[in-house]
Order: sequence, then structure tokens, then C-alpha cells
Amino acid sequence: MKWDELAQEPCSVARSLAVIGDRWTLMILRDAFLGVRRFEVFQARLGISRSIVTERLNTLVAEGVLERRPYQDRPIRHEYHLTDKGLDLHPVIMAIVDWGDRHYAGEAGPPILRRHKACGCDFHAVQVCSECGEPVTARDVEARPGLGARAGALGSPG
Amino acid sequence: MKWDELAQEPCSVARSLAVIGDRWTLMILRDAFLGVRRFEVFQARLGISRSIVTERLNTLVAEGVLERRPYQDRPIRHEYHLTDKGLDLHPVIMAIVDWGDRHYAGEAGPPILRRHKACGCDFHAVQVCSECGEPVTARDVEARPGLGARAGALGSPG
DNA sequence: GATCTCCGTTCAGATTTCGAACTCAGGTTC
DNA sequence: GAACCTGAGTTCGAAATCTGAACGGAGATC
Repeated sequence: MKWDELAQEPCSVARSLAVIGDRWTLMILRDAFLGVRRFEVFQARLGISRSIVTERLNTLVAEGVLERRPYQDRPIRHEYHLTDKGLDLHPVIMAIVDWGDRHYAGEAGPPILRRHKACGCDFHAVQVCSECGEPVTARDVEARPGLGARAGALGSPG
Repeated sequence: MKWDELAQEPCSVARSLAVIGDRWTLMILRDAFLGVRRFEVFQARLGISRSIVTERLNTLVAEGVLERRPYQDRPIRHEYHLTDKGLDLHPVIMAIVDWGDRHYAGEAGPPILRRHKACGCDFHAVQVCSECGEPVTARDVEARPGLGARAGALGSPG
């Protein structure tokens, strides 16, 4: 399989990764969720080549994850804002943050704290079942093909 | 920044992506969570070059995400099992699945259904605040530097 | 003893990715 | 008005990565 065939796979992971599974894209999204909007800031914070920033931002705009909004004329300049589809990626970033906090935080603890505005607490993300509201771990889940799935090895993790 | 400097960043996203942010690694983990254990099966399902599979599996073992367990002698053969650290990645995969299901599922719906064994329902993952238990979206979160963070642009998403 | 399986390794060549320098359009400074 | 700055890219050669295909080897099977 080539990388650009991923989007055709009958798998939501593959389809998602075709868009965001790139080396730097998730780092750009991380910054977008921290409020970064402008080309220069993305580039400076990541310290990667400008061509990479250009290409990733264009892809994300083409996919509807980011939106280009002018913030001045003469010369015209744009900012990159998360769309609703982009905001839907928040759980992905939070899940990654959570894993990093848990397994790679130094002695000083997590480098970034997140406060839940509604309750005012510093928190971490917990995944629960949409139906019963109980926390879900890998061992609680049984996968089976839905419509349009390809046959393959399914089992239980662990 | 080079890819291999990511692990040194004071950021949990960067540190996590240094391990799992690779092109094929998350696809391998997807299969691991679906019960795939053996080299040949990973390789056949992904249809990528054997050297890539070798390299990714070795990295994941070195990082303690997968564990090599012998399942026979003469000749010695190993299976790759998710460790506890690996199982902790479940929310990451589920968050990615969720985004894909929401934005890229065809008319037939999601290609894979997941049942929560505890309640018996097909479900999708919902992220809630660890403190108050309410669902969390991007707009509900305020980030601020913790100990050891680097100064940078922080704001609110959207 | 020829072939098969599972699990890799090796290597040349194609493809991608990257860094550094350049461009361009307009503003600012003196 | 000349020199310089800024924000947002583009270009291009070098470096890294990936692919496909062959090879190895340790035992099992025919």
C-alpha cells in the first residue's frame, strides 16, 4: 500500500491518517489548538522548513480542517483558523497529550496544564462509552465488521 | 527541528509523536488493537515493505509499546503483544476512529463497529473531564504552561 | 531432498522530505 | 528615495525514506 491509497481504505483510522497522519501535521494542529494562527508563528515554533509548513497548511485547508481568513489587505494576509471539522480533532490531540503526560512527563509534571472552563479544574481527558457513560479501556471493546468492511483478523487486544 | 529532536521537546504531543507519529506506526497499532500479533499478518494487511514492518515493530518494542513473546520453539517465533503502555494508546486510536467515522464514513456507515462489553451497546468514544465528568470540547479548554514549559503563544481555539 | 512457512535482512533505485536561499509585495525608517 | 523589514510563500539540490525483489535460515511437510 502506498501512502496516498490510505484514503480509499475501508477503515476510519486509515482515512483519518491519510489527512492527519503526517509527520508534522499533528504538530501544526497542536499549535492551532493552542491558538496559533499565522504562517510565521507555525514555522518559528516548529522550526521546520517553510515549504513543509506551506504544504501542510494547504492540505489542511483543502481537507476543511483549517480555514484561511484574511486579517488585513495591502498586502493581503491570511490566518489559519480551525473549522468545526478541525475542532472535532480535539479529542485526538487530547488523547495524545494524555498518553505523553502519562508516560513521558518529567519530574516537573506535564509541561502544559489544561483547565476545564465549565468546572474550573485542571483535568485530563477520560474516554467514556457514548451509551452508558462508563470509562472505556482497550479490554472493554469488541470490534466487528460493519457494513462495507473488509474481512480480516479481528480479536481482542492484550 | 529534526524529527528525532521531537522527543526532547517540553510537550507531551511532541514526545508522543516522536514514538507513534510515524507514517505507518499508527496503522500497525490499529491492527494490534484489532488482535493482530504476527509479522506476516501486519505485513500482509498493510501491504507495505517488510523492512518497514521490521523497523516499526522494533521501535515499538524498544519503546515498550509492544512486547515480543515467544509462541513456539524450533524455530523460535515471536508474537507482538500490546503492553500496558501500548494499551494506554487505546484512546488515541479511538479518537482517530471517531473522527474518521464522523467525517469520512461512506453511506454504509462506519466500516467497523465497536461494542462496549460492559453495557453491550455499540458505542463511540466520548471525551469527558476527569474532574466533573462532563463532555469536553476544544472551546471548553484553557491551556497554560505547567512547570518546565517553554514560553509560547497560548490562546483559545476556534 | 525438494518445497513450504514464518520471520526477518539486504540492497539498488525511486520517491519524498528537508534546509537554505530566493522571490515578491508592500511597509518603515531616515 | 534607498535601505531595510515583514509575512508568506517558491525553488532546488541534497538527504532521508520507502519499495520491490531477492536472499537466508531454521525447522516442518510431502
